[in-house]
Amino acid sequence: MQNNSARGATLPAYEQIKRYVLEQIEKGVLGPGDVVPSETELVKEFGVARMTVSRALRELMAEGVLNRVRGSGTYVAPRQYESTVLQIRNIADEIAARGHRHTARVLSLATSDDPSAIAALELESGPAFHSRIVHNEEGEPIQYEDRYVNPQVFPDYLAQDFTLETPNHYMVRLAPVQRAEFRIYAQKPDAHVRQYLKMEIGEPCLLLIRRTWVGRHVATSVRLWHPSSRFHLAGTV
Amino acid sequence: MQNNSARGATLPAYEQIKRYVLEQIEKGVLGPGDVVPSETELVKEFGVARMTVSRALRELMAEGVLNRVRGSGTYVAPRQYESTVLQIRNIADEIAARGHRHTARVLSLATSDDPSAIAALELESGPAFHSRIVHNEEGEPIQYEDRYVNPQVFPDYLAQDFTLETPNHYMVRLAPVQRAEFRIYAQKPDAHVRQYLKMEIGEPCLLLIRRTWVGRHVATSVRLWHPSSRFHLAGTV
DNA sequence: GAGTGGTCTAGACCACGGC
DNA sequence: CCGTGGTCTAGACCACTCA
Repeated sequence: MQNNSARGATLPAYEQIKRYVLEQIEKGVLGPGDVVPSETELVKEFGVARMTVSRALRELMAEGVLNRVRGSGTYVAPRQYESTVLQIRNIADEIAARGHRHTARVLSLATSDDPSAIAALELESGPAFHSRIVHNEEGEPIQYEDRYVNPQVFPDYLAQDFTLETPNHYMVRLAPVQRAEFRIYAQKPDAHVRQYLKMEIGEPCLLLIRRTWVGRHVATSVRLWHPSSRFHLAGTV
Repeated sequence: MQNNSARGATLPAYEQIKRYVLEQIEKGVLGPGDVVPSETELVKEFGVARMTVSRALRELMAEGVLNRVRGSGTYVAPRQYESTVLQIRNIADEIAARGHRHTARVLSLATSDDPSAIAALELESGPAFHSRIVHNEEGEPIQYEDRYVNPQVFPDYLAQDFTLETPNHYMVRLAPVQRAEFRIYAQKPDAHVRQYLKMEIGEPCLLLIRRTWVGRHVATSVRLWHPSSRFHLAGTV
């Protein structure tokens, strides 16, 4: 294993091994059910003690990324689609945490004079910024994001490339979210959303509506539609 | 540390140390913010290697039970207050908070040998207790509660009258919930649930699945079905 | 500077799976 | 039987906190 260099903190060896395995999964070198190199093999490959490899793989199992069977081997866990409600969430990070690839398709990015949106943002006058983005996990759509943004809080919103960074990540990076309000519904999607999410007719959506505050201003108001067959919310308290 | 005895599997040392610390918290010997004995002290007390103690405490930190600060010490994490999503736990209180009248109809209250329920409760053998209750707000059904209960934790569960007190209220009254895990789905109800909730065909349900822990035991595992037209989850963060 | 946690090593014994 | 993961030891060096 590489030693720590002069300056610039190096990650712990077990963390590097975790990332290595996650990378293999992200790249598609390892898929669900595939055998992950054994502890002995990783010990040789990384030149570390077995305890170190063991910790890396054990933590990945605790995170649901791997399954380990004594006497048999270590395997990539089947895909699980789930998400936590309580955190202010970034869908891209969640997908990455599962070792999957996130892609986004920007349907629109423009100003909007929708009065209900301007009211939701508690603006005195319009326009508001508006974006519609479909987020994919491994190419499969799992979120339709319909977002209104307060121009006073994020004046450069329209100039961003949201295929590279999610709106959520962009906003959290610029301004700390102080408060959020959410509602969760089970709802049938309209034809527009249903098509973009590639859903069967009759399949319900899990709809998460959220407003977040930065200081005294409503920073953003968003409707997140998720196909029920491929997505659920989860968490612990 | 005790060695493994002749027969009857003994828990790993790190697991015993975890349980020891959890017991101290359950008994109230250790409260939020209190200093947990240092690794060195636990090494002496249990007669194990420091790595073993380290693993026990690290895992408890990952589970949110402890906070560890390098150079300072290990502390009991502050009490995690029930989130909005968990707060629905008592449907009767929610209804009362809206100034409405709550009524309940007990469909069944009995033992059950359902293997998946026994597994969800992490019981070694059955039976489990099982109840099915419909909750009404102003006479309209808004929740179908399908609940399995651990008899070891609530031995008198079957003797209760759940038209007077909700199962949740009963259980919280007897034992403090320490941890909960939940999942939220949008799902089409089966015919049985749909009829009891008086729903239109095609209308989706908001389904909340939750397991709660009392001490080390899974106390209850519940599926809560809500008609999307009359119910949603909400909260602030 | 003493004490804390974070990481790591190079061994070890064991239980289990599959051949 | 061999290879797998699960656990454990008895050291070690380090970064950090706090008095």
